[in-house]
Amino acid sequence: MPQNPPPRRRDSQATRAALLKAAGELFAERGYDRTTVRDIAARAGANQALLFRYFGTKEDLFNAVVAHRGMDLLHAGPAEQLPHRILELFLADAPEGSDHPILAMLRSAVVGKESMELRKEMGRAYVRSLAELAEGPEAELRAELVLAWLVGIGFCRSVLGSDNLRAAPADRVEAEVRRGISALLDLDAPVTPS
Amino acid sequence: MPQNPPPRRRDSQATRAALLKAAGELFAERGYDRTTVRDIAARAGANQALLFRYFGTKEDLFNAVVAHRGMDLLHAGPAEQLPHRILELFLADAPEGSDHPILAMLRSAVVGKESMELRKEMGRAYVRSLAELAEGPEAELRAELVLAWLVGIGFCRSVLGSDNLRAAPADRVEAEVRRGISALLDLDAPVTPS
DNA sequence: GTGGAAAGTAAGCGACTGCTTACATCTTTG
DNA sequence: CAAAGATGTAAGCAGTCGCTTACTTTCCAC
Repeated sequence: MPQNPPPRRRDSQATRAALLKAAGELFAERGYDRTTVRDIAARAGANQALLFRYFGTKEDLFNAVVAHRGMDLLHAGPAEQLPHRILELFLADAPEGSDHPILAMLRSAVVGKESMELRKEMGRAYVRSLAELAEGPEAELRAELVLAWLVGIGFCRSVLGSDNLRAAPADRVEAEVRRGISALLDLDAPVTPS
Repeated sequence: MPQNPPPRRRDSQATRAALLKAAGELFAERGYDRTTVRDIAARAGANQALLFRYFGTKEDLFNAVVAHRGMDLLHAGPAEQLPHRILELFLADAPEGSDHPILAMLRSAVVGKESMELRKEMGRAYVRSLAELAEGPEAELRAELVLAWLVGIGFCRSVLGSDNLRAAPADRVEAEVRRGISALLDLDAPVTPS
């Protein structure tokens, strides 16, 4: 079996990863505009110039962050649990997953053409997955409304700091949301709580 | 009847209003961080320094914009039509109302303590109004979920640029949303479309 | 008219931004 | 070992930002 090479003192892959991680955290905490390349490099323990050598541009780095982990949640389980996974991310008290690119996107209105396309692509992927749960000719529209709801919950809680959403237990919120989603997706299913 | 005073050449009130209007438009279009005090002054046809003389700080100006017109929608009609009014604002194709501070807030994650408090205050007012439509002990939580939904729709459509939400006719979207809201608010009312 | 406050202006300060350059140091390979 | 590429670093450039200052112009009460 191929022996692992001795640990490199200089490890471009490791610094690349560190930059990617630091960028993900900071973008999610502060949004794109309020995050500085100097901050990212400092948190990653790397030199500023390397950020540009490896990623080209601040916006390219943002796109790399989004592309790298943006589809995590989508493919982390079956489609019917996707709303649950999204809510779990948004309603978590602990900072686990607080660096998720979805949160970064909620806080960042990046304007570049490429970022815009990447963002729309991600949205389409999520909608396509959610649409599997819906029936009828307007399945995609309904799926998009579900996604909008989840996004709105994340935005109100994380960015606006809504009190009720922070105080209520996560499963209580989820039960309510499930009622609404059922009413939206299953056209004639009975609306039963929990 | 009191004759209007002859049009003043130098009108501090008028320039104040012009600055407020230009700021509202630009904040709503680009968000807080991507809006420059130079841009605001230019669009208002006023000098930069006046902005600081009249409003003190860029963030103070933002707060003034929000406080000035933030409660418009809330008090523009009865509470039971509030969801309709919000959706009307978010789903409008024309740029009418595109300078509304609600849109500005969706695009701006202003960090200052005062802005945060103002934003939360507005959120509470809207939730209080929506909670009148709900029943049961969890009325406020449900109201907040309704608000989150509307906010999410505005965010996905205006900031993320979701395709389905842009393509679908406004009344179609509204009918779907009304179904979900009914399921959320009226605990045992039958779920009837439109 | 005239003095003085109000309204408007031009210029620039200092700090910060994204990004580049020129250079030092390590690691691998022939 | 030596050349060469990969990796890391320090310094700074050019532009922009929010905000201030020193000044001129207009307006109104007397």
